[in-house]
Amino acid sequence: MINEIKDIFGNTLEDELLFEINQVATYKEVLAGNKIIEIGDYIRSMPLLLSGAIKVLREDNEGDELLLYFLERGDTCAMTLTCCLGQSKSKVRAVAETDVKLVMIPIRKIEEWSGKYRSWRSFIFDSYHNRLNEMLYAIDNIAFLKMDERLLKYLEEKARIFKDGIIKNTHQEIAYELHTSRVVISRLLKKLENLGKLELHRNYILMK
DNA sequence: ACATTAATTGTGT
DNA sequence: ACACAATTAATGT
Repeated sequence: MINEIKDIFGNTLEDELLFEINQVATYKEVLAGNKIIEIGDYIRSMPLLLSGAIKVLREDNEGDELLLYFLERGDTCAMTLTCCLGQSKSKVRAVAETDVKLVMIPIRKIEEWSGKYRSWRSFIFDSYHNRLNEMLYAIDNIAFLKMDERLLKYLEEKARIFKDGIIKNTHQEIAYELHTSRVVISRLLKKLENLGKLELHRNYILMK
């Protein structure tokens, strides 16, 4: 495990800290589609993402979902960080988008290492910074972009995550994540296909 | 191989 | 948004 951690965090975190991570962290694999954190869960440990992608969703009071952002290799969940300060329940849901490998770090270590390692402090700080920016980006998308632009961005992001450019979702699933109806997605996808940006198939979309 | 059924996608109002 | 048509995949015989 230490090698995998080193590959990803070796540049940012010092060896001594990597060693400590290796001591206390537990390794975990999650298969695509499985929940990692549910809304209302208490958070006991902080995930570091080694590979794969996690989508982070918000849910409104009627139970409808909205995609906030994706986490990728080297990322951590900012929700956990806020929970570390004033401990509370998670306000988001995290679902494995692809098969995911991660290590879980006990929450109490976050603070301990903050005092001990300069590199850890800046890692936490950067994570916060990045996540806040992602949130603003998500808000901008929702508030200022039309659905067709949101869809295109969503598809581009997914295409990046699945390197082969094949997006294995039904229109209904996409509609859920973008918080709209299936018909709207179908129509917009058709438009994008006519523009030559993608190919539609049953149960998957091929990006070009 | 064919028929039946269910799920997904397309389209008009 | 709704209803329905068309298409495709899955399953059984």
